[in-house]
Amino acid sequence: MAKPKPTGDQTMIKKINTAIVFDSVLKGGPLSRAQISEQTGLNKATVSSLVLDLIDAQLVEEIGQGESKGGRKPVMLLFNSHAGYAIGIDLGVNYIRGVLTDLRGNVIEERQWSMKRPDMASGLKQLTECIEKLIALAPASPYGIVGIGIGVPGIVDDKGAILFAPNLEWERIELQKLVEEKFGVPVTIDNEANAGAQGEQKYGAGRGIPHQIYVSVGIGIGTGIILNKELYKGASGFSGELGHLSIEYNGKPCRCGNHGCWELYASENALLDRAAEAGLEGELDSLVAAAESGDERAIELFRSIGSYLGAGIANIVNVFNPDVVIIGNRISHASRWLEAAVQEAVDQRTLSYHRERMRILFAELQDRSAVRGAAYYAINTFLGKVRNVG
Amino acid sequence: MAKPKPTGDQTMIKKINTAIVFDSVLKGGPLSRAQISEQTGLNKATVSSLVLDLIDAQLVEEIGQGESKGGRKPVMLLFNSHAGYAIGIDLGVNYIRGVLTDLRGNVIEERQWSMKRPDMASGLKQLTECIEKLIALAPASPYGIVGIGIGVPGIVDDKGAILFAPNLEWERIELQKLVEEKFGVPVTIDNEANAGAQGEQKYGAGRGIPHQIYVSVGIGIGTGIILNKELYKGASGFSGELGHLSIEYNGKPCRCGNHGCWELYASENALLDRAAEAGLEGELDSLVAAAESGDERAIELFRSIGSYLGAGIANIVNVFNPDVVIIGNRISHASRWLEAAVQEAVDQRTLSYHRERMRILFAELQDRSAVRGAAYYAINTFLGKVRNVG
DNA sequence: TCACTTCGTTTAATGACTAAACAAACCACA
DNA sequence: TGTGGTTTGTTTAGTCATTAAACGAAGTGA
Repeated sequence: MAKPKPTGDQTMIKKINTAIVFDSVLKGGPLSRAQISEQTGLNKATVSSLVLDLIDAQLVEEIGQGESKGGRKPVMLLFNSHAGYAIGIDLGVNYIRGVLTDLRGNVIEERQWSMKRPDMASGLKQLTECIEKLIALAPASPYGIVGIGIGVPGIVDDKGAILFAPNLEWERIELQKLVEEKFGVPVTIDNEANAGAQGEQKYGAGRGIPHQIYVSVGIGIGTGIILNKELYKGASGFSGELGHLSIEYNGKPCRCGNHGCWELYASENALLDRAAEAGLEGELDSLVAAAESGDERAIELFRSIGSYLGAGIANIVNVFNPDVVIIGNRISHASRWLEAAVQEAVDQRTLSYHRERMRILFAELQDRSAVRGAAYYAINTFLGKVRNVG
Repeated sequence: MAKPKPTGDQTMIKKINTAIVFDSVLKGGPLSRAQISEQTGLNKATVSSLVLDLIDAQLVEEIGQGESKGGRKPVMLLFNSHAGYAIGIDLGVNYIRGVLTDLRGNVIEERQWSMKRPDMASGLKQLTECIEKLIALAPASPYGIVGIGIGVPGIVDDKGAILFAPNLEWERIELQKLVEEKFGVPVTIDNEANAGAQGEQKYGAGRGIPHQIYVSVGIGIGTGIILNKELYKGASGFSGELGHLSIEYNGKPCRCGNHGCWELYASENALLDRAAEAGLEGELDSLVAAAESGDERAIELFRSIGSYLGAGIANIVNVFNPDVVIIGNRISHASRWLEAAVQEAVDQRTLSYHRERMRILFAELQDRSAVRGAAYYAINTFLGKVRNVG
């Protein structure tokens, strides 16, 4: 971990160019050496040499000849997405969801377990067991399991320690270190909302969109902020507590100390509380069912929650001026009943400059945004290393 | 403006290393070649060669010998901050303030003019006259005037056109293009709050602090957001309309369409409105004077405004988790009467994780943050070019 | 079959960097 | 005053990644 100051030398050039070649194969599908040379501006000789290294590293494969364009047939190159496998975990309050993916993020296996008493000792034990099961499912490959990503319902510091997870009742636990020591591969821990944002950014509704805000509406409200295609984290390594953005100066007091926090008005909890007040019993899914069957009280309730949701989103839009806002997590099941009210509130409450560009979407991956995002962390860490060693 | 894709080659290495050497001289004060070699990790021979180029370009000077450390005396090198000069303009609603600075941002000359009728034609004429006067004050130098930066009270797009300046009544004017054509040097236009944020980041209270939010409290509230030492601009190139963050769900309607916008409660305008209601006549400065002389009503008024100011800042802190929040522009004259109330509101309303690190400051440059920041834009553009041509 | 393409490799040259040797300048102590 | 040991900055010789150009291999189409 020495950091001997990066200066420009030949090694650096090679790294840079290897990364360029690698990325163009990664994103540009099957390509010939000649095409890579054309696209990147690198000389044919250079490309040949770098491709050779990548083939030696088993990161790129020759998949046979392509169509001739009037001369010798090209040899097509493809990223070897089975050079290794990644594991993504969504650690919920009462469940663990896990996926095994290839290096493109395609899901190879998916499993879900319920978790009864999430006290730390037994929860941790169950977590490692789940990871072991997923590892056992991975096919043989040159790099094996390249990493593990875990999304947790709480605040995480930049060293992957859980600082505060109110609903899980885990606190001050160095999860990254523990799991890394257990499995001997790089582990990334992040907040569930950040993981979800990543998932949607890479594989879901936010694909390729630079500025994206992901709003995870579950028991509370969490947010993942992606600026310039990168997750934004604040000064101390965690931010995005937009659930505690106050929307009411003298509103309900919140355990965070503030008054009128957004999540007191627009979360799943808020929905259920208000449902109980209105004499509607049941969980989110039964309320959706009620709305489906034409229950006016349920429909009105969703509309009201949607308005509050929209008011908070309007604030976010005025602050960040994003390209899209993606509403995710369990609430996305009710998208049909929220959509209009959310859109209306946002339209009323945002500056026209912002409104013109911005779109509101619901999570494409539904409640799988976070697992997929978690797996992506692992993949990204691995590919980042590849790009720097090439 | 061709963009032939940047690949790694020898030219790139040289640029990178030249920039490294240049920056170390820029920031490290007088340095010898040997010291630069030590600090950067570059070979002594390389440093010598690159320094020669920089001396040829008149960007670096040999300023004579330094103290011996037991052997041959070193030749000290210094950034030639008089290789060129920059102009910064703060275009206010009823004034124009301008500075001429050297390449370190030191103010060489400062002028202020009042502006009567800020209609577009005459305002523009006066603006160019002011710039001409400042240019005339610049000493002879190798690069001459390297650029002009202008902060304006309105929304600016990424091409330097003013989209909307409600208080100035200028609209849809391509200011950057006009001024560039007139003077033939690079011109940067930005919002007054962004410029102020830059000014404080480089020369004021926020020196060297990565995540900084600058809150410009004047007629309205504007904000400049600096993340990772860089100004953040949203998707369409302008963001930071935090003045229109709503802090009251069903609050006063705002011309922006939203309800309960922060600036309706915490701006200079809000202060004056409330003062009038309370029977206190006069401007900001006379209210400050009243408070100084012990007028309870004035003191209480500042306290109330401070609370609202703090509530909005708390929201910002929960969102961005910055290292510092800097309160600037005219309101900083009243810092003494606002400070306690602001701090109290922030303490009450932020998550403890954020509060630990974060500090609230008042602008060190007072109402000069924006001019200085504007000049910095020009310097930065110039130095950026230098670093890339080296 | 022949002329013309296209693909990918080989070859020789360029240029930026580095380690090591070197010359110049200086200090300190006898 | 002289001499050994330092420090500074330049010179020299060598390494390595890229590139342009030449080239062989492989294919198309008339």
